[in-house]
Amino acid sequence: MYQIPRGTRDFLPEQAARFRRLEEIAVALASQYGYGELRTPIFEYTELFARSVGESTDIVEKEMYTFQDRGERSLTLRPEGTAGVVRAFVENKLYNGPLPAKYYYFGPMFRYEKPQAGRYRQLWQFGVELFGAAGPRADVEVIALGWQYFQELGIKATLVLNSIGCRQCREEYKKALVAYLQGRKTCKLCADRLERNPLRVLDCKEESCQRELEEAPRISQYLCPQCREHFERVKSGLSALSIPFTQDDRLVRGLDYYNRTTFEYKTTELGSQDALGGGGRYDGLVELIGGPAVPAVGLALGIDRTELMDPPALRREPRRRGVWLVTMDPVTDEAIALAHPLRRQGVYLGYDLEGRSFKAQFKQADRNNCRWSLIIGPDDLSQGQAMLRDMETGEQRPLALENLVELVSQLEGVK
RNA sequence: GUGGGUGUAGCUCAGCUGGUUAGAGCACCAGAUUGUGGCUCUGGGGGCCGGGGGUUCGAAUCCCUCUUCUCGCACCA
Repeated sequence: MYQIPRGTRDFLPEQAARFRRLEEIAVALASQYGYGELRTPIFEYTELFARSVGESTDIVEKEMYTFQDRGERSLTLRPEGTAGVVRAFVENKLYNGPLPAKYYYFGPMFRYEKPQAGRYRQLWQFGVELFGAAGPRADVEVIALGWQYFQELGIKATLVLNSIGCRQCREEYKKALVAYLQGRKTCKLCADRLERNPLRVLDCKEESCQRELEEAPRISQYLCPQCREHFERVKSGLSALSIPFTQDDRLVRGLDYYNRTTFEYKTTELGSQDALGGGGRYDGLVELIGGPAVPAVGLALGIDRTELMDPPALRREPRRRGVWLVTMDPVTDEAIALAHPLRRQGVYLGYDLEGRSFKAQFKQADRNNCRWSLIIGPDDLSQGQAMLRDMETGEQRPLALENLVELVSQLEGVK
């Protein structure tokens, strides 16, 4: 028997509907904030992710689905959404349009990781990217959008905030960090990171490295005056909007392109998978990808985990709706022909396709949660009428065949 | 990256120390009710007991091995 690939899943109708709702709410919210949809390919040239996400990140080092196509180009299934959006922004020269420019996306991402609850190899993200605004108000707007999403869904999330500074102050910090870590025992990978990208040591998974880091210098102590000012204004901006947050100067996040503001939405309800979403500012990335120096800030929210939180906004009471046609040979085709026009009126109409007994047909009506059963059997036809049965009360009454479609389509609960 | 658990019907699981044709509940289909759902009763279909190898007269059960799914920790969405 064929099996679904590890870390992927089928969405059966009920869960697919929940996901669709999560997407609708996200799209409505993004539109309301002035973001337009930007769809990019599911795969890009590998080089794009290596450059933008960062060569020495976990994602690029060990989590990418990379393959060669028949033209021997190296392609990679997108592990995150920002790189593709930035590529499209640059390639389509969108920086020549009015700025700031705002885009959102919703779709699957791919990471080769060990699956567990709330962690998948094909995962869904909703993200927004805001280009061309360098000031802290842009950071605040993006953070507020994500915050509102969880609020609307009724999910309890907390916001964690940090600033990792700009290129200049990070250089200072790097030096201090390297000086501190030199001579201390780190894992093999971190010894290498220490040379290539010392900041990555901060979120090393090895316990020994984490222990060594407890006393390490903190980035917050090395922010330059401009970065410090920016950070302060982001914080006061959030406070002005009554968005609560905590500060955590260990929050560096797993991608290289961030600078200044980084943030994460967290939960305590999913165990180890506590990050519902996150983002930050990435001022140098557009330039790195070949565009002009356009500042940017964005976020990405994990939809799988959001759904796992069982958002109250998704809970709906099942209600009976629609009409089930009950009929019998030899008049089955005639009855279907009479009822079928209801579908053109937007009515939910169902009927048995296998010539089952009356009893079985009523059972199907019930199981399909129909509000009404419309009975058009040989006896009814010969009397020029149909019978209408209310599946909630069991009451039944005759209906004239002449204006059947009109009568039925005006009943309550048929759509 | 690391540590556990698990695999028997579509689903949830039972099957004690190896012993005939492998069971239950739910679900499905049918009948009781030859034109009436939700309740009840009766019957029915459906299993290479995850794969391979071994021990044995005999393996779902014991041993080895591969594998699947899943959960925790770390990190991330």
